[in-house]
Amino acid sequence: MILDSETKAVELPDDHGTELRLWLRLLTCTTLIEGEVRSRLREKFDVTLPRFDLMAQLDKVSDGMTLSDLSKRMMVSNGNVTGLVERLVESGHLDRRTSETDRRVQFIRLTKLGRAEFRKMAAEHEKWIADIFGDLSPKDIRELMRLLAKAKGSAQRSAKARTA
Amino acid sequence: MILDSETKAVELPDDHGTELRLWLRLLTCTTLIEGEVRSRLREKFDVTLPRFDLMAQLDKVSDGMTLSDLSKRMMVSNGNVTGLVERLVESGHLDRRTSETDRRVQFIRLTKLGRAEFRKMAAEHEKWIADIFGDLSPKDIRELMRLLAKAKGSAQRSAKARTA
DNA sequence: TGCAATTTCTTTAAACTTCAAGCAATTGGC
DNA sequence: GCCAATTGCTTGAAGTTTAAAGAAATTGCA
Repeated sequence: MILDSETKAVELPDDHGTELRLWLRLLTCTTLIEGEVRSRLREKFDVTLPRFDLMAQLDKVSDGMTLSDLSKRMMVSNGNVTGLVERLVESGHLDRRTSETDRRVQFIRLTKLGRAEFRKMAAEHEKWIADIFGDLSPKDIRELMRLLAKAKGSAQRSAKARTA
Repeated sequence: MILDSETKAVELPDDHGTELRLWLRLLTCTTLIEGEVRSRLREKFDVTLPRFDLMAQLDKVSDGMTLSDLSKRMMVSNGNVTGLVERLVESGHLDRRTSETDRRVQFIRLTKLGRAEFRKMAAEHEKWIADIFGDLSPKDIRELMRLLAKAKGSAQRSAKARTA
């Protein structure tokens, strides 16, 4: 243990252990929950998590969304979305329509079937999440929301600085 | 807005919106950081995140680990680890040795090369993480650690209840 | 207008991932 | 000892994911 002149514990100048442990805990937590949600979606609805996530994005809007929008919101690559959408159109959950003003653009929508199935899944999903976080008090949740917002901002700042 | 008899805002009995928003924020945060780490690992070391994660597990021990151990610690499937290890043995980063007491078991170790390369990457990685969380105060970090531990416990409780 | 830059999307290859099935080896109860 | 159950790992199929390259369309600027 290193002590400063007033006999208080201090960190080594380059010790970033606490941040690393925080990151590992964040990752563990997310992986755990994600795995749980993935299992339940497969088990109860025979749907994969990526498909559910994509439909969740589309359910937020009534008039459709482009592939690029989806890609940005889901934080996955463009090509990834292309394949996912293709399979969901194939299964009758989505609907694609080429823009009339820009022929590169495709507007993607949930079909009636897609929206109905998604709503059913989403209702269950919300209950699962509530149960998964069931031990947290409202205050815990507020605090976590606040701190995660701060962490997100910090990460964005760092990412931006690297790319710049 | 719904008010109770003492004119205090209350939630609908089945409104789990706050938990859902918390989950989405947690996921966004993790995805963002994971993507950033992935990019940097590829850019600076031309290594993938799963390979780095696997080596990180092995670096913690001196005498090797079985595939099952790796699978549990990384929270990924058994088959997944089989493939990852195969490629890392191929590239000379890992070393496999069959157990003498149980011929099903393989002990996996970092080779000298593997450990050296990992240590170099890990040092950089730790700095990246410190920068990514750079806007958080020590108190923020402590609080996040605490709340995430609580969330993890809650998720484990929920997962266990489902499987039971 | 002309055309370089940008944007949108698709395609490809390689890697990663899960799940389920299967094989080989060990264990535990009888 | 016998053998059913379990454990450790691999395999195969389907799907997800990224990165990189490319095709098609639009935009913006000289």
